[in-house]
Amino acid sequence: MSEKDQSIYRQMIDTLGESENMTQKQVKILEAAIEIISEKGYYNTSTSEIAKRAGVAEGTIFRHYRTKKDLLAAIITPVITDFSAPLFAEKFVDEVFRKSYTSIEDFLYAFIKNRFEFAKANVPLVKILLQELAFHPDIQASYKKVFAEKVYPAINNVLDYYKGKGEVKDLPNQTLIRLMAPTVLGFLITRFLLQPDLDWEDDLEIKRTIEFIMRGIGKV
Amino acid sequence: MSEKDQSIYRQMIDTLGESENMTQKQVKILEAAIEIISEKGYYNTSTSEIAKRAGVAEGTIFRHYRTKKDLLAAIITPVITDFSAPLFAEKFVDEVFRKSYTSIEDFLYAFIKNRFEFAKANVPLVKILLQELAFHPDIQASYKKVFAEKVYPAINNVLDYYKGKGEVKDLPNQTLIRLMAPTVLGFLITRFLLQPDLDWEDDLEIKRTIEFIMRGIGKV
Amino acid sequence: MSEKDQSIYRQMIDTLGESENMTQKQVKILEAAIEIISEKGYYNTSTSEIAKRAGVAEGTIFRHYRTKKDLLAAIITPVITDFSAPLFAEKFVDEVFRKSYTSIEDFLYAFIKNRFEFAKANVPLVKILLQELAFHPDIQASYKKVFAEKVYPAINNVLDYYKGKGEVKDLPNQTLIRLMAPTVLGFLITRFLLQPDLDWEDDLEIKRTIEFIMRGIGKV
Amino acid sequence: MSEKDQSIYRQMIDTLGESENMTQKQVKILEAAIEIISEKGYYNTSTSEIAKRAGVAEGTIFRHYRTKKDLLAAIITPVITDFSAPLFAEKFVDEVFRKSYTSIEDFLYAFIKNRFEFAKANVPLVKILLQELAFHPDIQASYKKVFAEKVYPAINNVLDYYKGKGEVKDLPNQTLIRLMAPTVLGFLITRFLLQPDLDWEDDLEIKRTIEFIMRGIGKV
DNA sequence: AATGAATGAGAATTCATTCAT
DNA sequence: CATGAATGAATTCTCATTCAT
Repeated sequence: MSEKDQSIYRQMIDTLGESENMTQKQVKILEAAIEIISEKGYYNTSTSEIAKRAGVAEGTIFRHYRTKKDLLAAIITPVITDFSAPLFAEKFVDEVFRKSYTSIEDFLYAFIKNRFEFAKANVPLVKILLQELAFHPDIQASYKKVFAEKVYPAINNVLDYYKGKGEVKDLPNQTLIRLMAPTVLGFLITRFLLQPDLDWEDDLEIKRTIEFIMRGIGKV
Repeated sequence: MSEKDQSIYRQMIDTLGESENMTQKQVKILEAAIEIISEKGYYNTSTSEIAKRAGVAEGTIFRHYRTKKDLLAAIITPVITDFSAPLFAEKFVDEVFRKSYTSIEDFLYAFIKNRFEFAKANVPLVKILLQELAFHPDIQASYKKVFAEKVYPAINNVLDYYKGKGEVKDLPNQTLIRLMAPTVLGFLITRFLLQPDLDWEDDLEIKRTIEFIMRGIGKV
Repeated sequence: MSEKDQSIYRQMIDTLGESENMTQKQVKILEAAIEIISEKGYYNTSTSEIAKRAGVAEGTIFRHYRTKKDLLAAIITPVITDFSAPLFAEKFVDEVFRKSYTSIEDFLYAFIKNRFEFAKANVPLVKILLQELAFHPDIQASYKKVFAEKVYPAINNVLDYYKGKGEVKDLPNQTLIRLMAPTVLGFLITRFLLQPDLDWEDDLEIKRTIEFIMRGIGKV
Repeated sequence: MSEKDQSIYRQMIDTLGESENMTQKQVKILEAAIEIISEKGYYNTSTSEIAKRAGVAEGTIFRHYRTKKDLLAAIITPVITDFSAPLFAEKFVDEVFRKSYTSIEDFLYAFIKNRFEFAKANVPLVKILLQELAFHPDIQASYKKVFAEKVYPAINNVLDYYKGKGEVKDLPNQTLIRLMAPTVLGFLITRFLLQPDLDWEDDLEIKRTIEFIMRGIGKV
C-alpha cells in the first residue's frame, strides 16, 4: 500500500467516489488540482494547467465544478468537516468519557499521534487549508462554524473533565487552548511543511512536545 | 502621537522617505498598498485599486516600482531585514552578553514585550508577511537568508549562553526553537489577527505565555 | 378542454406527433423549448436548460434536432406555414369568393376574430416568431417565401375584389396593407404581449379596431 | 454634409464626446458596435469583432464599458432618453399649447415628419432599439420609466386638448394611442426596416398615413 | 515626474455538439 | 432510442504593464 493510498485525500476521493459516483476524470481533476494548488497556491494555478495535468479538457472541470472556487471548496471542505472536526469531536471525546484515557497525557498522546498521522498522509491538503483559509471568506466561515459548533465545545468538555480531576492548571480554557494549539500545530507545520527534509526522530519529538505542553499546563 | 505614527510602517516610510528621497506620491502608494493588500491579499488587489486609493495615476506606481511584485517586495523586505532581524540580532543579543538580562526569563520578557509592541503597531505588515510568504519564493529566499545568517545564529548563542548557566533544559536548540517560536507567534497571531476584538488582558497573557515556556524549557 | 389543449401549439404537437411519429420525449422537448425560449429568447436559452425542463438527457435533443437552430426552426416553421398562411389563403379567401362575406367589414371581422383567437391560444409561439424573426435569416427567408407566394397574392385578390365592389378606397394595395396590417398586429401585440394584464373588453376593442380601419380605407 | 453627419447617432457621439470627453477610440468603438449590432443583433456580435472593426484592442472596450451589456445600454439609453422622450414631451407638447398647431392634423403632421426624419437619420439605432428591447429587462425598465413619466402624460395632455376642441372622437386615450401608434410605427418600420429599397414617395405616404389616422380618430 | 488611455496576453467560463455505452 | 460525460472552440472579461503626452 503506497503512501498515497493511505492518505485521507485518497480516502476522500474514494469516499466521494463511492457516494457521489465520481467519474475517473473527476478524480483526475481533484488529484491534479490538489497537487498544483498545494505547490503554487490557488491564484497561481490556472484551470487550464489543472486540466492539462489531469489529462482532461478544460471544459470538463466546469462540468463538475461550477467555478474554480467551487473546486477549491470541494477540496477544502471535506478536510474541515469530514476529517478535522469529526475525528476530534467523536472519536476522542467519547473515549475520554469512556475512561479510555486515564490521564490527559494519554489523551494528548493519542490525539497528537492521530493528528500527526493525518498530517503525514495529507501534506498537500493541509498545506492548501493553511494557505488559502486567509483569502476565502466563505471557506473561512464554514471553518468557523465547524470550529464553534463542534471542535470548541468538545475541547472545552475535555479540559473541564481533566481540570475536575485536578490534572490541569486552573487557567481559562481560552488561554489553555491558545497555548496548546500552536505548540501542536507548530510541530506539525515545522515537521511537514517547513523542514520536511530534516532527519526527524518523530517519536522522540512527539514525546518532547507532550512533555512541553504537560509541564506548561499540568498541575504541580 | 497617533498609533499610526508609532508604527514601524510609519517609521519605514519615514526612513525610506529620508534615505531614498521618496516623494509624497510614493508614500501614498505604499500606504494604500499596505492597507489593501493586508485586507484582501496580494492577488485580490489590483494596481488600479491601489492607484485609486493612493490618489495617483496607475502609471505612477510603475514609475516607482517596476512591477507589482516589486511593490510587494518593497513592503515586505523592510519588515524582514530592517526590523525583524536587527532587533533580534543586535539589540537583544548584545544586551544578553552585557548581562542586562540576569535570567532567560528576563530576556524572554523583554523579547516578547518588544515583539508584542512591534506587532501591535504593525498589524497590516505582519499580516502581509505571514500571508504572502508562502506564495513568493523570491521573498521566501530573502527571509531564509536573513534567518539563517542573522536570526538563527543569534538565537543559538543566546540559548547556549543560558544553557551554560544551567537555566535551560538540555534539548537540541532546534527543538527548543520549534517549541518556543510557535508559542510566541501563536500568541501574537491570536491576539492581533484571529481574535483582536476579544477583551485581552495583555500583561497577564504575556506573563502566562512566559510561564508556559519557562516550565517547558526551564530546568526544574 | 384546457386552454393549452385548444392551442395551436397543442395542435401542432398533435399533428406532428401523428404524422411524424413523435415520441413523448420529443413532445416534451418541444414544449419545454417553446416555454423557455418564449420567456427568455433563443440566445438566452441553453439546450441543457431545455433538456432539464423537458426531463430528458441533453443528447436526446440532438437525436431529434440536428442543431439548436433546427429546433427553433421546428418551432417557428409550422407557425408560418401550417397555420399562418393556410388559414389566410385557404379558409378566408375561398369564403370571400363563395360570397360568405357580404362586405369587407364582415370579412375583416371574421379575419381579425380568427387571428385574435389564434394569438390568444398561442401567445408563446407568436412571441417567439416576432422576437426571433429578426435574427435568423434562414427563417426570415422561409417567411418571405410564404408571404410572397401565398399571403400576399391572397390579400391582393381580396382587396381587388372589394375594390371592384366599390367598398375600398382606390389606394395601392401596398399602401392599404401597410396601413391595415400594423393596426391589426398592433392590437394583438398590445393585447397579448405588452399589456396582457389590463382589463380588456375584447369584443369592444375588436369592433373599434375594425371601425378604425374601415373609416381609413373605406369609400365614403 | 453626409447622411451620417446628420444622424442623431452622429449627434449622440458628438454630444457625449463634448460632455464626457470621449476619446477617439471610444467613438470608434461606439460606431463599430452600432454598425455590427444593428446588422446582426447583440448576441451574434462578439466584442472581439467590435474591437476589430473599431481598430482597437479588445481590452479597450472594457476600459470604457465595464461589460458588453453596458456598451449596449450606452447605445440604447440615449436613444430613449435624450431623443425619444424629450422631443415628444417638450418640443411638440409645448407647441400645442402655444397654439402653434391649429389642428390635431397639423400636430400630427409635424410629429410624424419629425419622427420620420429621426428614423431616417438613425436607422441602425432604431433597429437596435426595436430588436433588443425584448431581451434586456433592465433596458426595458428604463424605457417603461421614460414612457410612463414623460411620454404618456404628454400624449394624454395633447389628446385631451384636442378632444376639448371637438377634433377627436370620444374614445379612451388608451384606445386612441393603441390605434395611432402602430400606424405611425408600422409606417416607419416598413419604410426603413422592412422595405427600405422600395421606391417610396415619402410625402405622399406621410399624407396618406395622416389621412388614415384622421379618419379613424377624427370627429365626423 | 506624472498621467491615464491603450494594450494584449491570459484567465475563467459557457455551451452546442459528439460519442461511447 | 436514450443517456450524459466529455469536448474544445469561442466568448467575455481582467489587469499588469507600456508609452505618448
